Amino acid sequence: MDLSYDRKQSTGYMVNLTARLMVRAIERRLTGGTAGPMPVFLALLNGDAQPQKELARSAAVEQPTMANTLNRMERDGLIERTPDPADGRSMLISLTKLGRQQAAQAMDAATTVNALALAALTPQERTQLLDMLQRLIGVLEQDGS
Amino acid sequence: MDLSYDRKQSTGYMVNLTARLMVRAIERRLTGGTAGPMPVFLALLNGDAQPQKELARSAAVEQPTMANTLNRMERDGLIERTPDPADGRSMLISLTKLGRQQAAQAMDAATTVNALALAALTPQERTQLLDMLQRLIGVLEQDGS
DNA sequence: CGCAGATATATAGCTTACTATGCATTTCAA
DNA sequence: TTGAAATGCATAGTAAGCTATATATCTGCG
Repeated sequence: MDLSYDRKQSTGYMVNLTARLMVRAIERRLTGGTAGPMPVFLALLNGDAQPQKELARSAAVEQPTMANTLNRMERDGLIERTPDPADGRSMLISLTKLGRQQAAQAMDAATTVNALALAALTPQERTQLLDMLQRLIGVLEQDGS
Repeated sequence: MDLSYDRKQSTGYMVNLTARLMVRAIERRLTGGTAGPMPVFLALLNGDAQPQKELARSAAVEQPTMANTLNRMERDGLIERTPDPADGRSMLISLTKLGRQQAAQAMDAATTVNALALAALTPQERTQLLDMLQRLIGVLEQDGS
């Protein structure tokens, strides 16, 4: 009896493997960077400085996860933290010049990999896939709250 | 301009978020365990002892990742490592009694969460989703090799 | 005004993933 | 048969996710 059949029938296993492979495919296309900062890049590229809390919310990660990601990005010269004049508890995050350069490269890599992966699907299927994932996320978020 | 639209259109982001939510949903249903050992449970539940290499292959993780997972499982009394009589480099991995108990619980949790998530889809869509993920995995693995 | 509770961030500690590398054993070719 | 290459596992170090908890500031009520 071949158990590989069972794994391929498990949504959890398949979604997890797809996610890891996409991250690795993106990171292969980055020169020295990782995929972790990508949600931060996306949030800050077309706008003003944002507080950490908002970055965590838009990336859908917990606050300490975002704090650590921002620590690494600050260490690598990709972001700056400046105190929020309106709230002494809060720091406003903005991209440095180097950060904007890396962000552009990361967005290119993500676009390439998304296109690569989606080449395996018909245009109709691409829409369906996103729609189905949206619904899965909905019930899973409901379950968690 | 609302950037949340962009995130929801990104296959990478959506697949990644779905994967994290499924892991968390499973772990909420485990009493004191995590989801990391699940591929090992699946591989060892219905069969004989297997070498580490085979476990890494079936879980689709790198060898050091599996070695670390097995270290934690051994520490927690879930598996035993015995030398392979046929190959002095290799260790054969088998579940302990406690391991089989935890494996049963983990399989239950995974079944529950898979069913919960898939309740958001029609039966036809469930098949389509797995089929599409299979194809994404195919092109991504091709890209990586 | 002042204190209690809420809120924003930081830190500690764990898991699970990765790459790079080292060590021991096995295999194969000369 | 023996030495080089391949193979199986372990270890080191980093990233990115999580929970729990600490600290500092803000808000609002009495």
